[in-house]
Amino acid sequence: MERAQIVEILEEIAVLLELKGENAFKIRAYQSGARALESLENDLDALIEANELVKVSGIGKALAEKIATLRQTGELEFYDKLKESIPPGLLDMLDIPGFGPKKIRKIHDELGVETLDQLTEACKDGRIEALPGFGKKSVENLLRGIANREAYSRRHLWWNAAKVASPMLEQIRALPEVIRAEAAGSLRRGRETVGDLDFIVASDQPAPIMDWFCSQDGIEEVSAKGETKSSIRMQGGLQADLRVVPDSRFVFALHHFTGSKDHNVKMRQRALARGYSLSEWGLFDKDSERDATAPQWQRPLAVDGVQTEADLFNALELEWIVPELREGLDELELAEKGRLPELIEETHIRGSFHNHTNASDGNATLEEMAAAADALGWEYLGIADHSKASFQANGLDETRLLKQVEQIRELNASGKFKVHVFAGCEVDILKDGSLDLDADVINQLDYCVLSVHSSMTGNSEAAMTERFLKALDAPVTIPRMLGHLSGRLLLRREGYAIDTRRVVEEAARQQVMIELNANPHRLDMDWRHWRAAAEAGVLCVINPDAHNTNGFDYIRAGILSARKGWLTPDKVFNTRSLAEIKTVWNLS
DNA sequence: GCCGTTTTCGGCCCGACTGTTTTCAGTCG
Repeated sequence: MERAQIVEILEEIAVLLELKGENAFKIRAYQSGARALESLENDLDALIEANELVKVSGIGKALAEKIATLRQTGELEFYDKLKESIPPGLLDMLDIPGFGPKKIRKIHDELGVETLDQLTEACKDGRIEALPGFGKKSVENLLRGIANREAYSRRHLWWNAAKVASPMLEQIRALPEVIRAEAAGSLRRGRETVGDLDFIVASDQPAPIMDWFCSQDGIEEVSAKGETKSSIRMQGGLQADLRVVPDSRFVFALHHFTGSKDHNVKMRQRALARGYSLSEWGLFDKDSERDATAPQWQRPLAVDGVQTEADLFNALELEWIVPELREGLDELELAEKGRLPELIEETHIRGSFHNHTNASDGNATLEEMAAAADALGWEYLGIADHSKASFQANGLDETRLLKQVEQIRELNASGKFKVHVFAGCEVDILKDGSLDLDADVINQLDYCVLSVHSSMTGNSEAAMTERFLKALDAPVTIPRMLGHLSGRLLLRREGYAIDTRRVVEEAARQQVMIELNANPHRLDMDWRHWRAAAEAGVLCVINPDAHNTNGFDYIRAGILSARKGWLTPDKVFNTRSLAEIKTVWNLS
């Protein structure tokens, strides 16, 4: 069984155990075990073989056995039995905000409610309201939650969430009572999808800020409004949380709500080991008495002068860890040694290689794309329109492609634009692993991007992997890049099953670059694979896959993913100057 | 179920807000 599937099963076990009312720490163990497996950088089969899975932090004897069984047999009796014991409708109920495992169990045990329909029924006929611990409000919230369950539980592309968050943050900062404000959460960490928005604000006058926040245009519902925290639900289902704290506590709150959960747990453990206790309200002496009647922000801090997150990390003898790296991997260990990488930044990018024109399915001309690249100050622009097999995308056959190459050469010679245009093509990898253009045609280009656009479903992992390996065996002599390796479309379509490790190894061996497709729907190859890939010697190329001149903006999303993948500028090809590239590509 | 510079048991990060209570459980992050 695929590793990603095993991760899903472990996560599902955690949910099922919750519904069973199991020990909360046992549930957490399954959740953190799932994350440990997900971010594992070694070869899973080798670890199982050597009995070394238990050495992975977060995976103990019981989980190691279950993971090995799933990997080798694809089945797990423990999981099957657990699943059988819980009506599937109860899992759906977890998507209802404010309705958790304990309440679900209660209505199940007391009323025999097993499905969302039965739950609606029980709300309407008064049986829920009659239960102890439930009331009128509960029923209202339940009915609204059921009606909007899908929209409320949906995650959102980072790109779309950022588009909502940026103007909101600007408006918050413009409020007179606000000293400073930041967006936190998975948005700040640059995750590919975002569950909700988190804003952290420093101010001594929270009330007017809360009032403004909860009365903005486009709000569907105010789900919480308190002294330090408010939550709103916006049209479309996106939730936004606002937290207002005194300026002296701002960085603690910002750090805490930036997360991730795993990173925070490690930070707190580190604090405890140094005699401190860390929370969103500050860094305190572990043994200091907490006056339960006084607000948290009045509790004296253990360390003075913590004004920035860097100060907070320093107080725990760590160098500053950028938000993108706070995923609870080994960032603390490296920060302790001062060995965190200098990550790539947007300003390092000098061009890109996977872009379309209206010759295939783009909607800007070659010249319009070149002009837009010029305006960005890029030194080079690679055009890689679709090849003929991508019929639906008006892919180019040999004749049209070679004509486009000529056009590009002429454009460069004309000196009309400052940007140098490289002639490429996004060549289809066909079902049998062959390329849909002859190698002697491809070899007339400056470079090519090899991508899968067809027969994506119904193939085994082995077959898909072979398909890529065979494509790499074609007698192509020009520089190559593998395009959007998994074929995933975030929140819409899973990537196909593929042995990424093997493809990465082969790409490294043949010096083939792998693309980080920066389209916010793709962000493919996934950031979780980049650290190992770069260590294996694979060069990354961050490509916007632009289909119009606005598409170049996607680079921003790609940079974030690259940073999450620990990539430094030297590991990313399109940080190089035009002169360097011409040299390594033997172009005059 | 995991983990260990107080190790094989007994901890496990910590606090805000809501709704239904009259002191707190449940949920969420």
